Order: sequence, then C-alpha cells, then structure tokens
Amino acid sequence: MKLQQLRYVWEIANHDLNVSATAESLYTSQPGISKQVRMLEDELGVQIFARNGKRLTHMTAAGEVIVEMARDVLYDVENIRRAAEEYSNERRGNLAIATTHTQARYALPPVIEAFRAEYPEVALHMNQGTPEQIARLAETGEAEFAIATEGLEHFNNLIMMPCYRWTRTVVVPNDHPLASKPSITLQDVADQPLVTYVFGFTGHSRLDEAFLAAGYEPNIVFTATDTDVIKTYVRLGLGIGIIATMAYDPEQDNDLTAIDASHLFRPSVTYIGCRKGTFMRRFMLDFVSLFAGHLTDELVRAALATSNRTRREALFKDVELPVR
Amino acid sequence: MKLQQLRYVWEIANHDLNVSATAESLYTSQPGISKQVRMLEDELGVQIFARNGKRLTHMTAAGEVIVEMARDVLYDVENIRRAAEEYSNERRGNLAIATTHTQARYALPPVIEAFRAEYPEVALHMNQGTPEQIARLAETGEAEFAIATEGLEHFNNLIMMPCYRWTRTVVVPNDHPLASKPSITLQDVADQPLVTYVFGFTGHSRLDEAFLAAGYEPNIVFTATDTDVIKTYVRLGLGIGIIATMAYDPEQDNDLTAIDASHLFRPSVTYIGCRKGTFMRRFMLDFVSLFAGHLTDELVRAALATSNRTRREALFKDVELPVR
DNA sequence: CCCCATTACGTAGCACGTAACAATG
DNA sequence: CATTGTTACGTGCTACGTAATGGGG
Repeated sequence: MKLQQLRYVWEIANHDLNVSATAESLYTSQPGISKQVRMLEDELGVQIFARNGKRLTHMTAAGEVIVEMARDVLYDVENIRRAAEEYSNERRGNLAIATTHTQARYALPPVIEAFRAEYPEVALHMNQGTPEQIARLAETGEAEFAIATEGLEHFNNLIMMPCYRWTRTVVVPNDHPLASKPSITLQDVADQPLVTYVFGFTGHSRLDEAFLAAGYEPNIVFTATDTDVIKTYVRLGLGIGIIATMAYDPEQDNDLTAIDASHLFRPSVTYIGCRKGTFMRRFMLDFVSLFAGHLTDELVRAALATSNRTRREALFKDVELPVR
Repeated sequence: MKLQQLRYVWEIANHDLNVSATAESLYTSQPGISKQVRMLEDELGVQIFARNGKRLTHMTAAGEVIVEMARDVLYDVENIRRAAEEYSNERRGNLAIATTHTQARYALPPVIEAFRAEYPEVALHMNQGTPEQIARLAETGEAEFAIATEGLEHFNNLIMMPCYRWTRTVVVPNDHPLASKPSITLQDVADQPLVTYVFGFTGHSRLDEAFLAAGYEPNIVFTATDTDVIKTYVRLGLGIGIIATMAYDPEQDNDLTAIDASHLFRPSVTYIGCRKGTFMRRFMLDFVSLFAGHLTDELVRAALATSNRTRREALFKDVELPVR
C-alpha cells in the first residue's frame, strides 16, 4: 500500500469517478492512476470501484469505507507536514482563509494587519466565496479557516467556534424620510423596498425570521453578497439598505444615514471553523485569538478535542461574545 | 513522504532509538532504514532524532509529535487492510487475543468453541501474559483484544468494556477442618496460610482490600498466576486456596472442597479491550458478544466512538453484568 | 576495540509516461 | 465517433542490500 495509491483513490472519488479528469487535476497520466488503483485493489483483495465494462460506475461498499479511511490517512499526513513546518520554523508558513465578502472587507482587515505585523513571514491567502464554497474549502484543507455567519452548520467535519455577535443597521440616503425619524420600527422597514444580502449570506435568514414572526411581507427589491454593492444601490434610491452595523463607515458613508436596527432583528453570530483533527500551528492559534480574543489556546484545543457537536457547543455556553 | 518512512520512524522510536535492532526486527538492512529516515527528515525540513556523533540519542520535540502522528497513520493503514479483508471475505481472517491464564483456561473455552463453530475460517491466536504484556499487545495491535481483570486501566489507548463480574471461592482439601464448616468468615481465612494469585493478577487486589479493611494481616505463603498451580499446592497442604469461583470444577476437583467466599471479597470485573480506533470486523463484534452477551454491536460501536473515558464508562453504567 | 550510524555503490524493481487498444453510449 | 479505461512497453528513478568508512564510549 502506498500513500499515492490512497491519494489516487481519494481523488477519483472526488472527481465523479472520472479517472481522466483526476489524472489531469493531479498533473499525471491516466494509465498511471488506473494501474495504481488496480494494484491497490489487488493488494487489498477487494474492488474499490465497480466497473461497467471500462467505465467506473460507482463505488463498492468496501470502497466507501476504504475511501473514508484513505482520507483519514491523507489528512494525518498533511498534519505531519504541517507539524514539521511548525518545528522547522514556527514563524513561517501558509495560512489560507476562506470567508465571505463582509468578513473580508469589514471584520478581518485589522486582524490581518495585526497578524502580518506579528508574522511577516506567513503567507496569507484569502479565498472569497459562498458559505458552501467556504465550507468546502475548509473541509478539503484548501483553507485552514472558514469564517462566516451562515451555512457552515451542516458540515460535521468542521469545528465551528463563535467569534462575535453583530447587529444590523438600516442605511438610507440622507434625504430619505426615515433619516429624520428618531427611531425605527419593523413596520417602517417592511413598508419600504429593501436592499440587503443574498439568501444564505451574512445572516439573511434573521431578516426573514423577524418579518415572518411579525406577519409582514417584506419587499426585497435587490440582494447582493457584498455590502458595497448594497450601499451603491441604496444611493441610487432603489430602496433602503439593511446591512451589518460594522459595515457602515461614518466617514466614507456620510452621504448615507445609519439607523440602528439592532432591536428589530436577532443578532447574528459569526463563526470561525477549521477541519476536525487539524494540527494547530502556533500562528494559527494566534490568528484565532486575534480575531476573537475569548478563543484562547485552551478553548480552541478543547473544541478540537471534542468530537461531539453539542458537547462542543457547550464549551462556548458561558463565553461572553463581543458585539459589533 | 512514504508509508515505510513513517513505519521506520515509528519502529525506531519503539526500539530505544537503536536503528540496527530496528532493522533486524523488520528483516531489512540498517543502512536502508538510516537512509529513509534521513530522507524523511530532509523532506520535512526537521530533525526527528537528535544525533550525538553517529548515535541517535533522543527524539526532538518535533520528532515526538511526528512519531505520534506517524502512528496514527500506520494504524489507519492497518484498519484499511482489515476493512478490505472484511469485505473480501467476511468469514475469513485473523483474531489474536491476549489474555491471562485464568481467562484462557476457564472463561474462554466455551466462547472459543462457539466462535470456531461459527467462523471456522478465522485463525485464532491466543497470547498469554501478564496484564502489562496483554495491554501492550493490544496497544501495538499485535492482538485485537485484551481480556483481563486487572492492570488495563492505565492504558488510555485501550477501550475497555466490562464483561462479567466474578466472585471467589475458597478451596481446601476434603479433610481440612474448614471443609466441614457450613459457612466461612474472613477471620477463618485470615487464620490460615493462603495460596492465591500473584499481585496484579486476577483480582488479587480485592483480597488485599478486604483484609486491610478488616484489619487482618493475611499469611500468603504462595502465589501463582495460574489456578491449576494454586490447586496443586492446596492439594499438597501448603495452605487454603482462594480462587475464582469459575475455576473450581466439581468433577475434576472432587478431592477439593469449595467454600463460597463471595460475601468476603468484593466481586471483580473482567474486561475486554481493544485499541482505540480499531476497525471492527463482523466476526470481532460477534466474538465480543459471544463472550459478553450484553455487549451488542451498538454498544461496542458507541464505546469505540467515545473518546472520553469517564463518558465511556457511563455507557456501561446501567448494564447488568452476569455473575460467575 | 566494539558497537553503531553513515557513506558509497550496484542492482532489481517499480512508478510513470507514451502509445496502442477496447469498450461503451 | 467520441470518450474513457486498460494493456503494452520502455525508461529513469529509487529503495534496498552489500561493503566500506567513521565516530563514540
């Protein structure tokens, strides 16, 4: 049994059982992979892939189990590499972060800045995408961390840790009728055309929740994944914006009026997650606590060591999350 | 990185950092291992073993971590093999059991018999030793199961599951004064020279516990790991025997009188254990439930999936153990 | 001087690439 | 006929064994 054979099998399983595509993605030849898979199957005495004629049609029951285990091996191997890197030079390395636009644009800059000052030799990679893409990147190890507010809860292989709680702000052009009101109600909001985040992004579901509970039918005229885009369309008069409070910049956005809406919608929580079993380098732990001060080394380690999700969540029960 | 490199590193760590001895035990050449270790260290960019001149003196901090991880990989690889074997022929395979004489001689025979009838193609290997040896065999994977009453509790990598509770019997020659007494007291026992199990074996500590609590100083004249040896010396008049109740055979031992002593000493519990993360083959699960009917597939799987020991013990809290 | 790890070197095996072939839809 | 996996075959790399070298206790 060779590590490459395990890698090949794992990759084929992740390329819809298409060996040619797998070969291409691994920059190697297709017959080479075919051969190695065969040899592994021979050695193990069991088919991993079922073949119809010459095509791989599906995975056998044994294959399912073996591929899972192969993944475990490959992840462990990756952890060995990472551990070795840590000991060879604990200040150098790579850190890939998968996150949404809102985090990358508003929450992360000061963190990244502080991190870069502390670890100038760590190469940072920022990967932006939908919550699903983010989760996938973290799951496959292409990114060490996933940071998002929604959509990560269904991935059992990710260890999610709460970072901060955030509220919403309504933004309107300065000459908008709502701009002069001292305070705002859900009714006020529901009466206006709305511009906000796309469903599945940045706590959109909390809006639905609030409107539904109050029996309002909101008129959402435009959604975006990106707060800057939302503001742009608010400026154009398309409607009023509902954005994360932290995304309002009093200086840059002085043509918009911010109206606190924290009482209208339940606050959302932003999480940072990494794959279960990840070897945590020193700088990774430091990054986490730069981002969320309450996530101490011990707490992170405890979370990583707790396989049961509800028990893991209990670890964070008494943590006071900052509000932004 | 190659699997063999990981294996070499792991084996060296388990051979007191003696590469020559490691090579011998793996039936390969010493320079070959040396070279591969070097190459792994080069690839990882970190020393695993610290060298003084040409000798490996100790492991580096990185080495400690890497060797641990290498072990994880090797165990996973072993599990892949086992899983493949399971699917290629679920009725054939190997089953190695490490246990003490008492279990092998008195508790296991009917289990083995039933197991052999069910799985004639599974090769059984019985490995007898001290509790420490047993635990080690299970930990290294040389045996799938460890079965013993004592001494396994300190091994964190073993998943221990309770099988049955057993009591003690005093055996005396038929013409011994105690043989005619209707019932026996701790005082009676403490007054006699005793022949029983060696310390650390088969529940010896429960004897100490009872005598200590009552303030008696027992006169132990002879200890053995082996009930047959104990009986032999009881027959010779060396003293009275204290043995596991199941070890008294009314027919074969009709020259000895058995006196129930279950009220004198706290019952002991015999456990079956396997290494954490072991892939459980069908026949392994069946073996466990043949030995201890209450250990159902689900319960065993739950125990294997529970990493925390106290939580694991809670799984068995409500189980009614048979008494023998 | 013995023990043990490293270096040197030759060889056999094997992983991988190219090219031809076969099977499926 | 296009796509895809398998077979055939050649080659370069490398793991491993033997033998020689060197360093400590």
